[in-house]
Amino acid sequence: MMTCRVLIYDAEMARWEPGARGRLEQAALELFVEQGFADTTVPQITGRAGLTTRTFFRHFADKREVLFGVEQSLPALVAQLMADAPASLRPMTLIEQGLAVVASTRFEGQRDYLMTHRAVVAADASLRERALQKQAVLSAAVSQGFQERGLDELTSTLAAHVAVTVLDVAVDRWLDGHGEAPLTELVRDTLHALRGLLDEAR
Amino acid sequence: MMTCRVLIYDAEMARWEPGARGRLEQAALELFVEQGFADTTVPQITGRAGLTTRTFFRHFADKREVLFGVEQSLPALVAQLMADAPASLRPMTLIEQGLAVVASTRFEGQRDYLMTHRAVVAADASLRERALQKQAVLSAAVSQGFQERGLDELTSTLAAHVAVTVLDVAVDRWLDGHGEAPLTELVRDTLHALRGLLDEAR
DNA sequence: GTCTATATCGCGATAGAC
DNA sequence: GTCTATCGCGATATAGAC
Repeated sequence: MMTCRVLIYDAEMARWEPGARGRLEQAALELFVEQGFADTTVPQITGRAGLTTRTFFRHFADKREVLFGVEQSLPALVAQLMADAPASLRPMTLIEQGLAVVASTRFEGQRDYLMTHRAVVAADASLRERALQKQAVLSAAVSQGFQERGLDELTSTLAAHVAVTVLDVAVDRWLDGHGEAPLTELVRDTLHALRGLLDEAR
Repeated sequence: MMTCRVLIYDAEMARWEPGARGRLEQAALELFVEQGFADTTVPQITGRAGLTTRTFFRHFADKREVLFGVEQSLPALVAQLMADAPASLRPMTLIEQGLAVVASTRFEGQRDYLMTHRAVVAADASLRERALQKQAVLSAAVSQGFQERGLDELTSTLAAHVAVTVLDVAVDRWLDGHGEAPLTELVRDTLHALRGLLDEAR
């Protein structure tokens, strides 16, 4: 197996050069694209980032986590959004408005990165699993947000699933498309389709 | 770390006494309950089942899979159910009837086993992840089933998510309860709650 | 930062079913 | 004989302990 070792930073650099985490994330993503996730070892990643294996595992709990830094911050943002929203908003209205905010602040403008990310994740079963876990964490945050707004547990759980599913499906369609339709529009469409399905009238 | 090595089968037995897979599953579940998933090694499992480590990995792709034999067969059952159902059934009607069949044939009567299983899975992050993956596989099977019935991809995906989510939430409530309400009733309730949520009328 | 456990898997040999 | 399940050995990388 040939190893293409391109140091992002010079080996001479001070060990505590800032941005270790970012350098690891960048090196990892590059290597995963070049060789696939399974065929990339942590020493390869740290080699390219000019760090040690030990440092990698101090920043990330396991090899997969290096790909999910962004998803990590979503639950907190969502909790904030939900706590700040007027108490009078009905659940589905909150979901619609919340998804619009999340779509425009965290997704729009990131389409290229997200497509690369999605391709890498889709190519490896263990990464697909981790992505599902991130969704579940997000869903739990949304559910808790609803419960703190006074909703019962069952409705909160279901509303959270709806919100996360709609976002996920819409993002997928957004990345599949050619960039004509903005994500916020696809979110609205997806939510509308879900309502149509549940309405049973068809 | 003390090792309690209780052979289910005698070491003298012929090497391929039938039921190797089942013995591994049983030994693993027991050990996971006794010591937790992370603190149980594959050699401990195979020791108790009277087999070798290498054999374990020929039956199961990884240590987690030993817990998900049942979930494995659900997608095929669901695909069969969906293919056999009258073409005239509308999606939500099919979901309602399909969930009733699945609930009564694959869940009712298994409450004790499922509670043990759920406790073991809930106690370990990597097992929770794997459980989510099994849900995703089931969801994909449902989605494909709908597409083969002529539904468009978006609606199929959403319908599949609805079906799997409702089943999952209902099973969870069923296991949380004290066994008074049958699962099929909880499935109906959960579906009703989801409709109510989406209806927005509240 | 070093050391180590153990999950995972490739390979070749073998034992019994058919 | 072929086929498949098992065994035994060995190698590597992740991940946690010290």
